Amino acid sequence: MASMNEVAKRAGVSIATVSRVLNNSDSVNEATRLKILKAIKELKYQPSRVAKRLRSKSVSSNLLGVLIPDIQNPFYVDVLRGIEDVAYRNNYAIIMCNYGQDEKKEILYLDILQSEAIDGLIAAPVNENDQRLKNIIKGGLPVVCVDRGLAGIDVDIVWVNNEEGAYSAVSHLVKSGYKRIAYISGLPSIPSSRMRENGYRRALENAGLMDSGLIKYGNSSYASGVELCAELLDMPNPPDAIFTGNNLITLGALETIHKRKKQIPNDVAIVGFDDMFWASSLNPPLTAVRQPAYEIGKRAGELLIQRITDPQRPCIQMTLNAELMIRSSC
Amino acid sequence: MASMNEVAKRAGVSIATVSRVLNNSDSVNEATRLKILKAIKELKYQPSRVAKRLRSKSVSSNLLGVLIPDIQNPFYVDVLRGIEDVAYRNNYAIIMCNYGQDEKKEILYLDILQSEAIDGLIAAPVNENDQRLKNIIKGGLPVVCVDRGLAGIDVDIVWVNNEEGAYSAVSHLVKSGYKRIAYISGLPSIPSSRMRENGYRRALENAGLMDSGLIKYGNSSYASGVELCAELLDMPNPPDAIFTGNNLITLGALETIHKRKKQIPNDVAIVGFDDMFWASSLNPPLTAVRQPAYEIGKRAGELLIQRITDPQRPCIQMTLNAELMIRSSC
DNA sequence: CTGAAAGCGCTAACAG
DNA sequence: CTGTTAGCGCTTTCAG
Repeated sequence: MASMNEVAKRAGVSIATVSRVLNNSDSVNEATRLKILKAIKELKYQPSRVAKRLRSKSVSSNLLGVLIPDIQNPFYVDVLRGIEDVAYRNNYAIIMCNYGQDEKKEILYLDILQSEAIDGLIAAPVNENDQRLKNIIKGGLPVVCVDRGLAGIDVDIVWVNNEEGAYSAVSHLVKSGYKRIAYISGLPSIPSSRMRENGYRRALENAGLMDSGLIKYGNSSYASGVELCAELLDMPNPPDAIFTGNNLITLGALETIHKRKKQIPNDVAIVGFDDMFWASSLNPPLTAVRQPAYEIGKRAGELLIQRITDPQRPCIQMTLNAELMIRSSC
Repeated sequence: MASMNEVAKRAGVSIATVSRVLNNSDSVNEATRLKILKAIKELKYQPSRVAKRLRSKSVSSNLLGVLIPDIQNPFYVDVLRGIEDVAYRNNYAIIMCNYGQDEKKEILYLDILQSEAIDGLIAAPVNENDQRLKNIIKGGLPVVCVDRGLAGIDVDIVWVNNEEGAYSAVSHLVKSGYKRIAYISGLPSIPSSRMRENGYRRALENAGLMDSGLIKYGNSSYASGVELCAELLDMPNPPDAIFTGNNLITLGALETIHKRKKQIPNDVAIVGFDDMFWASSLNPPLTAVRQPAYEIGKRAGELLIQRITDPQRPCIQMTLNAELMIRSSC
């Protein structure tokens, strides 16, 4: 890998001039410019992003960090795609950190990310009190949160209206005549789990159908969906419908329901939070609350790049709408 | 962010000594060691991975590149999880590049990755003649390929026996009595697409059932699954079974079949390459060839770290077994 | 318009 | 056992 020095030598100029044409910062004599360009081509010179990053925190080093809880969740995959598209268009690379809901891992990754001198970070923190992340924000790193906010600190956020989404889903269940509607929650420490529970409660209270015994708390995973759905079906007086708190829980619950040969929606109806692009190929086609995941990622990416450019811009919280996709599981 | 200099100053030693305790390279007097450790703690010092990387290509900078064609494909997500687990355990961070089957994007990402001075790369190249990647390997960067190999160059590879996997799937179809078995292929430029086609052909030729008119070539995407399946069903003499070339194609084909209210497997049977953890919740539960994707990623990660440690180690090609998961779609 | 030189944070000889 | 010093490849004053 040729360095700037070699280019300079070959072109018979100083490295400063090479740097200038590379960043077309100052004006350079056209003839020398051409000479340099020629040398660059001949040497197949590629600038080192590392040296650039080390040299100047002031200039953009073109590296973004993404910190997400669960890469296996299709929702985050779509968010990631959105971020990645924006990053690519702006010549940013992405360091992707998947902490698997594990706080220790999150901390390590946050350290690494800082240590890599990233320009900005898009994160879905473990919980809203994430002290590490708050400190990083206070330290001046541009950060935008997705899907999950942070308490007591001003930060850009992109998420959906979780409560409304849940409310519309559960209301749909109520309107369809279901009486014993259960909720399989994700990790209660995640704000969105609680927001969704609020929507669920509001819908049921309005209908006079609320029964706290029908709420199960899990850890947002496929396994917890499998397990908690089984607990629900094992009740002496099982629910006639289930509202599942996320993607993975839905898939897990489906697994259990099918294993027991229960009919959906006749034996038990189901509506899930989070749509999947193949939801209409599930058995039966799944009614679900669709979060515009790709859009969330895209917006977050745009906000982050804006903030990198202009750190003074006031924080904004962007709430996108979740939409109920009615298919045939309830 | 405190630097080594500040730590040295605070501890009243030289930066060299700080570096020594940090890397416990040379022996350091216990008392000074403690002083330094104290200073590090007080200053919340974090070493800069960037400076380290710039300084010495000889020492590990703890950054791995991952270059994959399609993050939306659950197969690659699982591969990524496997890589990530190994990386995490070895204190490596990952730069994730998703080129979306777009060769231009792949080239840009390859440039960026080199420019970031990564220690090693795990890649699933666009095609087996990927010149850019070959040059990088020749340049001495440790690389291991997953899922797709590279022609005419010695490189570590981890993949499955695609031909055998396809053969077993199609043979199962034959044994079940299907006569007109179609294949929706992914991008023919991808070696695995062709290997799978070979398995398909071999199974059908053995049974005297081969009909080239029943092969459709697409681009490995969900959309191509939707579209090519429709073409197949629109034929005057449509197939009674379909073998789909990957995950996304399967999901797309399912979409089309359901939209047309065809019954699976009565109207048309389907068996897919690539299993998904929720495959038993599909309508109907999908029979599929399961690639051990997580395992592939894990092995690739291990091989890469080995190679970084010992660049002289002879290349190895690791072929894992694909397994037919029989459920009820055929 | 161009070059010299300082320095980003760190490692690795080389002396002492 | 510890300090000095020379860079890694680049940007950025400051002079010419």
